[in-house]
Amino acid sequence: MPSNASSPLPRASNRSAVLSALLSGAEMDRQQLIADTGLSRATVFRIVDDLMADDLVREAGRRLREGPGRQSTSVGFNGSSALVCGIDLGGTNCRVVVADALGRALIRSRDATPRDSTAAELAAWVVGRVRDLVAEHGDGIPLHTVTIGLPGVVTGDGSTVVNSHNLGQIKGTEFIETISELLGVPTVVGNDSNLALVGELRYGALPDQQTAVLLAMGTGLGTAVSLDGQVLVGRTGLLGEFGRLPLPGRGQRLRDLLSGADLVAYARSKGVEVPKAQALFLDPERYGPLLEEVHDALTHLVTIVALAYEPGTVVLTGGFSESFATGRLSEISEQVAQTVGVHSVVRKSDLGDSAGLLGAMASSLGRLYDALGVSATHRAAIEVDRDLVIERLATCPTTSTTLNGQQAERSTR
Amino acid sequence: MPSNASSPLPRASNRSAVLSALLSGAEMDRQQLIADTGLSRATVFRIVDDLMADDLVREAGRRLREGPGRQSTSVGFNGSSALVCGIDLGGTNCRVVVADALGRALIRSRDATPRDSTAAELAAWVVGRVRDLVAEHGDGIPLHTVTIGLPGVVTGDGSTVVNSHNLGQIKGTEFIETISELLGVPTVVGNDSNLALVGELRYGALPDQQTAVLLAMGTGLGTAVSLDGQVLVGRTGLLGEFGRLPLPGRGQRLRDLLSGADLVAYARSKGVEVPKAQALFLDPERYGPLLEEVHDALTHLVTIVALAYEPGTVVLTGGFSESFATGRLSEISEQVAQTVGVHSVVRKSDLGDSAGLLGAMASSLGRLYDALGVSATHRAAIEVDRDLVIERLATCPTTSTTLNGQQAERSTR
DNA sequence: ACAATTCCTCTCACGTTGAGATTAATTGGT
DNA sequence: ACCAATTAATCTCAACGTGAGAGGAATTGT
Repeated sequence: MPSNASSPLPRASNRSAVLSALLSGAEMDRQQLIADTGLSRATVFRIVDDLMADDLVREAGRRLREGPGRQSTSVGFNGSSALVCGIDLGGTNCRVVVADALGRALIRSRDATPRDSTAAELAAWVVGRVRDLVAEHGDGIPLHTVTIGLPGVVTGDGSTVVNSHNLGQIKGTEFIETISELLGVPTVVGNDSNLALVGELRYGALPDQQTAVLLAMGTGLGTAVSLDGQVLVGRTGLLGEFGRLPLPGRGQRLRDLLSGADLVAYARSKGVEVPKAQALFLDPERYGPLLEEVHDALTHLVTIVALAYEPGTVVLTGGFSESFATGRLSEISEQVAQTVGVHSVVRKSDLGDSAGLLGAMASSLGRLYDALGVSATHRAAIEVDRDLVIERLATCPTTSTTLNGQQAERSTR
Repeated sequence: MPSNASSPLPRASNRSAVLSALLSGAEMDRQQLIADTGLSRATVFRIVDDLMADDLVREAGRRLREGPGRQSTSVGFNGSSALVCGIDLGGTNCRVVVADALGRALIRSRDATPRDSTAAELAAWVVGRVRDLVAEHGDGIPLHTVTIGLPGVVTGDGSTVVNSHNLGQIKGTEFIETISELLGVPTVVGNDSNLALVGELRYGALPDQQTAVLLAMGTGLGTAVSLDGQVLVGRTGLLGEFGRLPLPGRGQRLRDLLSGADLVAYARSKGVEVPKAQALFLDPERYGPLLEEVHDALTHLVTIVALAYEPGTVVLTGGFSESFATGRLSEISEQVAQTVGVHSVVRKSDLGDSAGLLGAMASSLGRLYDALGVSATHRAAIEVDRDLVIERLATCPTTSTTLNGQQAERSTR
């Protein structure tokens, strides 16, 4: 069944190896490349020449070395060869980041999502934001691809929105196709929780901890799973959505106790009136029994995901997650280990609400690298400077538009 | 980081492609191979020559073709180039199958497991059974590898038994290493449920339905999960062991209601005395409430695995599973679809208790093919004749020893 | 200025592949 | 029985990418 000639294959593989070493963003010696890739001198020189001819790699400064002999000239990947865009399209806010080919954020924006617009209007608005950002700081570099994270069920190929609670109008393929056509670049969507997990894996503190579960506890309850670095998507995007799980013998589902909106409703049904779910945590004396129910529900959820995936870490994100005491999370972890024998660390996210945006960007980068011919194996081996990426995102210029269309620009910090 | 030269690589890849086509067991034209692999004539002829020099491929009869011109000679993979062995070591019975390199069973055995033996004694006994079978029908063909499926928690690399309820003496690595050394061939162990799922995937009726969950409901409750054809193992082998999951608000775990041994105990705690779990199903009038609890527990379990993995099919195996009415299983499937939106077919196994044995054999075959240099991609593309494999297993000579060492041979059917 | 050292470029042999030419085998017609 | 036609198998050769080594270029220390 597989039908491919194989003579040009090795070349591609070696090129992929060299790119993989350079895409970390570090400038390095050709000698270093020879050592890293295990290829022969001639091959490395030839491939670097090819890459320079394509303007994907540029010579950098001389490498200072003590002792006699000719100095080597470093080469580095040309970050300005392409742009990628990541978008976190939430129910209330929409964040956009445009980064160079090395994942260094150039500019970002944060606006209120015009959630009452039609699909076409929303698409046009998103396109406008992306165009503005690219025009301002793009320096004429071509935009390569866009990834949009949004709350809702998304098919595995990222082409269709099956369902979205907060943004019902984008259901189907119209929204995505419109954006893709207007911008003229491939555009894919992804579930926001899944992309947040991608962000945590790539740029968060999950060091070589490639099997992890993310629980996004905000207005709703989102989940994402990664096994050996691969984020699972399932056929219809429902994989891991344990919020829908009914608690046996009761009328509730898991999310009724673990998402902001549903918990308020549940409290009311118990005769307890609170404006926000977080308020429950501020007065533990008064809401003790209810809080115990919430903790039990979280324990049960962690037990299930621990058995389902054996994750090294369970990461909590979302506004609702911040209410949990760190000590209580350790207790949950301990209890799960005792009950079912799986040891998973339960802790809060360290990327916070940037995880989704970074994940969308990382997803776009992945497709860019794929287009450059970097093999999946080599792509996984790219070591990024996490701190640098986060720092760049925090300090890059930020724009935002008010709802009546006026634009304000400010520089963060 | 990856350091490999790449000049001999394409050759290996092309060889892998040719092998992949031939390992289906079908004899075919070289012309057919050229069409299937997309390689050039010269390459295919050269590779087939190499394989014939290694005696991995042999010429078969002429290919009859109408019309003028020279007739082509078919070639076929030489099944007699190596033997593989699969073992299903259960708490009560031990089944062994020895098959040729094409997965065609040559001989098998079924004996009572000497479960009171020490690890060393049990290892020696297993070695004896394998040696007997190989000596009887092996024709001097070298045995390549052995896979042992057993009830218990096994590490992902198949080298260590972490825990085994029925066969506590084989904990650790001693049992496996002893067998490996005595036989002189690599030996790995696997969880019996996981291997049963491998069997169902490879030889059962899961047509291109590569995402599936297997629930082994016998004395205990075992589970196995495959995502896109890959059976998940997790770090410690606990992945998917939902039998350990406590039912919230109750004292039971899931397996207390879904495994034979535990259900009898649970019934007793409710004041109901039954000798076997199956007895409950024979008198639905009398045990109605208890049966409803069992069905609810199964529904809950299916709901969890549906959300956890989005399987196309949930396969039930084990003696306990046979008690469920097919109609009731459809209801469960329907109910899960309505509750959480995931459509998974729930049905009983069609391989029955042979799934584990076939899975162990398939696992051994996989390692043999790996040793032959077949790439993972090509290995997945091998199309086996499922019916033929099952037929061969059913009709091959079968031996069995009684407990006092006398040997009886009989031919099935 | 010269040697020593290191980086870079150039040349060439090797192995593998695919395309075409050539030979072998088979059929049908005269 | 012989010969064309046709198809399978083999042979020959150029192309390509690679690694190893030779030689040139750049830099430092004496």
